[in-house]
Amino acid sequence: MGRKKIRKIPQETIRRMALYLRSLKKLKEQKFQIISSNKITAYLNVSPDQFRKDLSYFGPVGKPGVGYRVNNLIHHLEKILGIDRECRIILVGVGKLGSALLGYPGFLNFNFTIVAAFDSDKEKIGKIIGHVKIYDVSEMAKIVPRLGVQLAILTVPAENAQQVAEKLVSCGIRGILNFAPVNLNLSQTIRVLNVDMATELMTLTYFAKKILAG
Amino acid sequence: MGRKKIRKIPQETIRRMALYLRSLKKLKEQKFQIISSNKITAYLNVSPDQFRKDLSYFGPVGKPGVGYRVNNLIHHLEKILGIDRECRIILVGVGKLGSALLGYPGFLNFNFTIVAAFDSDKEKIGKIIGHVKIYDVSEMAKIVPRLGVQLAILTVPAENAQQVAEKLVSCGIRGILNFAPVNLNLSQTIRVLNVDMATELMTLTYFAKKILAG
DNA sequence: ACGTGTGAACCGATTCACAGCA
DNA sequence: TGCTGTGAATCGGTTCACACGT
Repeated sequence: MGRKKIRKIPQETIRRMALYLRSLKKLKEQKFQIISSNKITAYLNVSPDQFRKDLSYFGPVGKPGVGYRVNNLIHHLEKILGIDRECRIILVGVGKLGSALLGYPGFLNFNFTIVAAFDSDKEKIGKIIGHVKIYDVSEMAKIVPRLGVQLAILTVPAENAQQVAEKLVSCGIRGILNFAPVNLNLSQTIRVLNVDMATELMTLTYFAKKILAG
Repeated sequence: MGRKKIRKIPQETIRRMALYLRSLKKLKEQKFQIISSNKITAYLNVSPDQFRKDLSYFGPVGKPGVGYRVNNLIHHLEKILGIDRECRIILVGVGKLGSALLGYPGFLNFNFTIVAAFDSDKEKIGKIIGHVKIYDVSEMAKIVPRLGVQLAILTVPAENAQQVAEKLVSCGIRGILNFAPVNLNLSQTIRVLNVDMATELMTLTYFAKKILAG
């Protein structure tokens, strides 16, 4: 339980941890048992130094002169990230994107389960998409606290996003993966990660041009 | 044309530029004509200083004591980002997520148009989703160069992503928005932005926990 | 000798503070 | 006075270099 040293851990370190975990699971499938920082980062655009530094925030886990036991490291990372047991999430906004995500299989590999979806369209309520039942948004306050869910995926139209997000917070949600193209203004204690396709494309356009220009 | 000073511009600055642009378009709809760095950043989790610093990389554009002309600034940012004229993109992999993106309306606001989609499933080829026609991946080499496209959205299964990405590069694609949960290894001259839902959720889980723990 | 773990040095990004213009 | 633009100072993250365990 005791945190070794009180050091601030960069957000990028956490993001990379998730990346390492993804790679390790693949390496495990390929029957690797022991791996070095060099090997694991070879295809990751991350330096071995960076990898070891990232791990060092949470204390030693490898064997000097040997490397890391793959199973060990997977478990270690899962524990750090908090996904060593089932993580229940909800999704709000069952439009095209929301529906697609309800059927996304990649979540399961990492212990994530979407346990309920919400929408305001009466047509959709009661239906099941990808094993997930759709409820009326107005029932969120009743249902969400019961489910013991901490995270929500937000795929509602931009104009409703702020309002729905506030409602989610009042239901006890602590983290939001926001696909709506607006900046959510919520308490600092709520973590928001934004995924905005248009923004990403603009960034890409800039760099694609720049490389061309030299 | 002449770049004012040769300074390195942080990637985060570019990402924020896209954010500013999104906000400005909303402010324009609300009939704002002049705006200060304070006003525009009020709801963006960005400091006014940061905003002005970001802009400063590309030379003066506001009026001291007054602020920024909204129209002016929009045009300025569009030019910087390279989206002041139509940007044609393609999408590869018309699964659930790919289909959802083909119908995503948010792209048009920023001059992005998906001009073609590709898949290997014979069932899908020839169909039209959201005004976009689906072609056989094997025709990419023929079609893509003709279209004059620089960017691609990659929504194929993880196991095909690397191979398809390489093909895209050989067709002249310079930037890839990658939704497949793998790290693509391509020439350094190709820009890749990864969007991995599972990774994002893991990061969220960590921080949601951490806040709780204090 | 090999590979991890980590303090120290370095580098880049953010924040500060203020000069200058409307 | 109000607000921009920007060099200077600060802060934080990455890289380096090496001590230590195997």
